[in-house]
Amino acid sequence: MAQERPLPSVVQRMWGREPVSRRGPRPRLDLATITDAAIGIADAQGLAGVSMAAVASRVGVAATALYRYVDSKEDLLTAMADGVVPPPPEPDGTPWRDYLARWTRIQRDLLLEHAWLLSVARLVPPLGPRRLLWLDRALTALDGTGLDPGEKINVVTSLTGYALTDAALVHGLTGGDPQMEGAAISGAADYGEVLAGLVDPETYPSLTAVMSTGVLGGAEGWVDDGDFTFGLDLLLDGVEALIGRKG
Amino acid sequence: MAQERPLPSVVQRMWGREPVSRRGPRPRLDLATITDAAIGIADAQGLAGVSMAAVASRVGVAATALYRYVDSKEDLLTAMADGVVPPPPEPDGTPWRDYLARWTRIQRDLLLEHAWLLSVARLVPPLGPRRLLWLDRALTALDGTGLDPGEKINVVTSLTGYALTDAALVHGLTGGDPQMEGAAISGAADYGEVLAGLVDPETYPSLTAVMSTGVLGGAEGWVDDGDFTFGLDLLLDGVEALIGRKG
DNA sequence: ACCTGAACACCGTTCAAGT
DNA sequence: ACCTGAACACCGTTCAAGT
Repeated sequence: MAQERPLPSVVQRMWGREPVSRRGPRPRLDLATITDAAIGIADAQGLAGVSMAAVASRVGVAATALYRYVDSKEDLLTAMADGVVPPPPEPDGTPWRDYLARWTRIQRDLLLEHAWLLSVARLVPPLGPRRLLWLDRALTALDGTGLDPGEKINVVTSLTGYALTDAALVHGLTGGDPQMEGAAISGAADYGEVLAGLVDPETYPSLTAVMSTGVLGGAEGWVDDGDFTFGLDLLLDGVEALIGRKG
Repeated sequence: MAQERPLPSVVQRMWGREPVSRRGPRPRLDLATITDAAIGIADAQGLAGVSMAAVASRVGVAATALYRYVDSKEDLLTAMADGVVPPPPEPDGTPWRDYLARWTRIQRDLLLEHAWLLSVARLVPPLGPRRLLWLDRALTALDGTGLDPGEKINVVTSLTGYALTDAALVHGLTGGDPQMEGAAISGAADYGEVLAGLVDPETYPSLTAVMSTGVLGGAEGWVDDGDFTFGLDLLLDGVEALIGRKG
């Protein structure tokens, strides 16, 4: 029924299971070295700078040598997406709401710091050791809430998604320039002004009404930190209501 | 202060503002024709099949002729992301919660039908006529709830994000095979089994506990429709609580 | 003004050959 | 077993030349 597409071998290597080689010369590289080099390039020049040749030259081998460690460039991107992730904060008995708010915010900030992540398709489901550690700690924070396992998973998934969407939105509005966060859309005009030049009031009545209030404008608009907190609280209120129903 | 990066000219064209040309031969194409051809290829072969040459050959011109209509391939992707979107359902006085639930579900289904959308970076903020129509109707549905404009925008943003995350997750778990939705992860083993082979219980205690309940398994797991509804209700409960506080 | 065709500077990936 | 170097089949984009 299910087609036989085995897990990419890069996943095994992400878990430190490099194959034991008895014959031949010792490997000069490992996956982590390659991944770190690729991440460095992506941080500096974006995903467009990450060619197999560029990564290879950074670690001092020929481009084709990388294929001893990853089956394809897509696998390299998968490994990068796990490799950028730092260890999660430890719950240590923090109230679930405080912990998950912090957990979500750090994830969003990470996405903005490494905006190329927003263009990596295979972020979900998590398969690498670092992303799964984040999942584990979020589940830990929900211990004692009375939620069943399926509910916990759904809560965590929703929060991950919120971090991702918010980061994508902020990135889109600021043009990816970190200096501009909280300011205007890239270019001379801000988002509200741009829309005003495009939208006609009869076809887009509600949007026109909202635009006229200025909330889509620059610094006071969609992008600032208050909006992140607002949407996050919306979600956490939903979770709290669910927990209340259980108790 | 803000760098002068004007709106891409493709945005103007997405709004039907093709330049009026007085001299020279009449254009043989327009942006919509090109966009539709590109969408057809993406639906059939994925984003990898969408090369400028392939799109051009489908509409019967040389690859380089496309640059009369888009400044770059990235602009073409932007136009595609608006072009696939159908008109939204009309609110027509539907209760806000019913309307937004339907609105979010249709968006998620669209993302799964055209999974290549998940790899198009510039989905947000919406700038095209079709995506902005969806935004407008969601705002309309929230009329009479007492929410202020900023709150409405935040609610709608959160719902868009939820649709996107859920679609990305389902796509990731099913390997993009639409037949497999609700079934197992691509490959022989399902997600739960895969994790069981990777994770050690001491480093990932809560994940191990959740895994042992089987909720991460195939059909009953993360992917089925009940989970989508569950997370959506979580969000809508938060919105309802907010509206209640206002009333 | 629109489109073509040649050309440029790249890509990711394969494969046989060296060690 | 690991790495190299040549080679293959592409890319997106430019630019001068045609109409």
